[in-house]
Amino acid sequence: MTVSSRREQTKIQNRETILTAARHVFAQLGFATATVRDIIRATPLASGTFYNYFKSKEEVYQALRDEVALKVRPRLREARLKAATREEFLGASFRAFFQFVAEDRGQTQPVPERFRMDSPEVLAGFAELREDIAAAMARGLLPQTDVAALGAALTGVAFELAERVKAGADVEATTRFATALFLGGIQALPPV
Amino acid sequence: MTVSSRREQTKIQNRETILTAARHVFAQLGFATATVRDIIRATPLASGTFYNYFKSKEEVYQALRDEVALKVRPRLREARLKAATREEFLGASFRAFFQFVAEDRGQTQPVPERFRMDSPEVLAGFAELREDIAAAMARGLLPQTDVAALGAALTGVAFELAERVKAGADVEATTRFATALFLGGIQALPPV
Amino acid sequence: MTVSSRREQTKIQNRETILTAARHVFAQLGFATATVRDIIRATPLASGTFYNYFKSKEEVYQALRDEVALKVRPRLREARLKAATREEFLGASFRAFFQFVAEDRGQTQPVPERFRMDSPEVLAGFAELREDIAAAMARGLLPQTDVAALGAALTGVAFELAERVKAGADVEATTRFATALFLGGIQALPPV
Amino acid sequence: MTVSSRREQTKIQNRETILTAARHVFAQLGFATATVRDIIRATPLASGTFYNYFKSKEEVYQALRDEVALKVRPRLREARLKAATREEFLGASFRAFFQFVAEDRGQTQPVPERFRMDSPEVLAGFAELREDIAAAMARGLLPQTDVAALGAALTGVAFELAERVKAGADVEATTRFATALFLGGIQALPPV
DNA sequence: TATGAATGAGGCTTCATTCAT
DNA sequence: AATGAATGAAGCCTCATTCAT
Repeated sequence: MTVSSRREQTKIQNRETILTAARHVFAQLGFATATVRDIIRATPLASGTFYNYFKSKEEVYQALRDEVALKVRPRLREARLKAATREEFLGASFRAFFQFVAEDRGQTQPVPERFRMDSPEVLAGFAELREDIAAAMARGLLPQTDVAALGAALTGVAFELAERVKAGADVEATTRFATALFLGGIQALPPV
Repeated sequence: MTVSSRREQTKIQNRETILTAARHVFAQLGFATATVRDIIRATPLASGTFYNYFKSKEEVYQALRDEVALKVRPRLREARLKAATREEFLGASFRAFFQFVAEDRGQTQPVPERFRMDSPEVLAGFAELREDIAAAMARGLLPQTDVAALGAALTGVAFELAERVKAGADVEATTRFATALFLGGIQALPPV
Repeated sequence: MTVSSRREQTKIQNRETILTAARHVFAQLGFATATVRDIIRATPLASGTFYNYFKSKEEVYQALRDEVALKVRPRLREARLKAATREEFLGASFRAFFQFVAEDRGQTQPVPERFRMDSPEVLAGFAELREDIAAAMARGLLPQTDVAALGAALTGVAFELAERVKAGADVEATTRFATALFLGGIQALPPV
Repeated sequence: MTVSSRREQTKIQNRETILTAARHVFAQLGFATATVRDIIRATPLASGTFYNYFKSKEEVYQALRDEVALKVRPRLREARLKAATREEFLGASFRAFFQFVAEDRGQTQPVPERFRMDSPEVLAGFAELREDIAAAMARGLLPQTDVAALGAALTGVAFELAERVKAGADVEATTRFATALFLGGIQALPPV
């Protein structure tokens, strides 16, 4: 192992240390309230070191969002591409998303404020969704309609129900609910 | 006009001055970034005066949300109560909401960050929605299903499509889209 | 009763209201921490009204000290003037002082900080003590010694033992202790 | 001199700079009136730097008191422990105290307000006095009497006469005066 | 590269005081 | 004379960031 590769190791480790600390700090204080100092304090590193890795807390936040997006996006994409039926397209997508949220559950404990900052990586995820919708329409899996509006509707339902999943709702039941809604409207929703 | 009413006038005016300034500041900087000082600076008033009216920027924000909620809630409630059919229940609600958003359009210009702080007034609005859904189920207007989940789905779609309305989307088309989705699912969505 | 005398009444009452409030506030917060606002808040009066009576919290404090000094000084003076023996001179003085402190006990609850601001009235009290000491020396009641130093010693012992009286020590025992000390030194102090 | 010691130097120096500035500020304005800003302004340092060393003006004050107490306490203790006679016990103690005050003279110029904040270090000094008194009683050096009361009396006389020393009174004369008082009461006081 | 003390801008808030009513 | 909202100076303190070591 060369000297430089050891340095590389430390660098990667420090970066990870900061990100992990930030995850906890954001979870506890919320993004708005958290400060760079809070993150540094949650770290064994010196304040100056932080700035070798990130320029601001926004940058850290983006890195975290990107990390998340990079984890979910492939899952979602895969679910959507493999789908042979409309039900699969929707069901697998919702399931993948809610499952991810459930795994994360507890880590990011809910803060009174709901906040969403759309980093490029996240926006790319939304774009990807629209692409896949368009592709599915082309394949005849979805009816021809306003792609962006449909994307927005899916996103809205997904995020809002995700809050319920975070609060403990069952992944499968929530998936069934969302899928049924998009397949057949209110009428098709599972009776209580 | 009595002597005392002159003073009262000023007080009401100052409060309004602060709220208006805050509306602009929040719109431009986002809630997280904005500071009490920013609000004060956007005002001809002295710094101390701010604190005669509000204890913090959170309190101003709540006042703004409440103002909004107080304006929309009656409209939504009326729309839902007057509804004789399922289509009316959904359509009138969405229309009322999107119309309100369209009116507000330009005032609260969109910020990269999406932020939601749930003041009591706002939470009451959501509770009201769930009540009305339950009532509509009892009347047979809506099928028996998970009230909270349905409420969340409606809310999610409404807020997400509202972003599109803010960005210029047509109120009627958006209303038709959302209504069709809830009435018959994807299948029923209007073709492009 | 004429209109003007009614006004006079109110004025005296308001002044008293402020002084009483100040007494409580100083007792609870200590002089340094207390603010004019605190005093006003402890009053049914408006902030502007305060300034019709006092220019600052210092002025209120002085008024209180003076009130106190005006109550104790005559007692002390009388005790000292009536004294026929050295023992009486000392004993009656200490007793008068400790009794006064004991009466006040509980009202002015102790604050961590010990603070003494010498208003003219208080300083006059000290001067009076020195005068009386000089007179007593002339009368042969006290031996010829440094008047100011003796005054200081008496004052020091009186104030320091007063703290103990405030904390619950017995007035008579404390009086005996102080008197014995000045009459015969350590040797004469009461055995435990 | 190592690299790290240079930094250490600066830190010690800065701390001292702040303490010195505080000493002057407290002397000029009194503790109650002085503000953290006043102290900072009396310093070439930045405002934030102050807070790297002390959390509040109270903390600075304690540090000053402690510095003083740490300087006087050993002197006083030694004087009391070495005492072979009652006269030595008293005389040496008073002398040590008044000498210290005289050395300090001019630095801490007297303020109208007399203020005492009892830090742990100072309280420990008083406790030490009581211990030594008790020990001296055991040794037969002092008569058996109320230890705390005697301690208070000594303290009272010492502090009150110290004011006179600060104002220029002679250390030896003041020591003789105080010692004589405690040895034999008023009667034993030196004639003028 | 890592460190961590120094910096000073700038946030928050309270306060004493004024003054129109 | 009483009121109480408005004022803005000034206190407090934290923060992001720099930079010498």
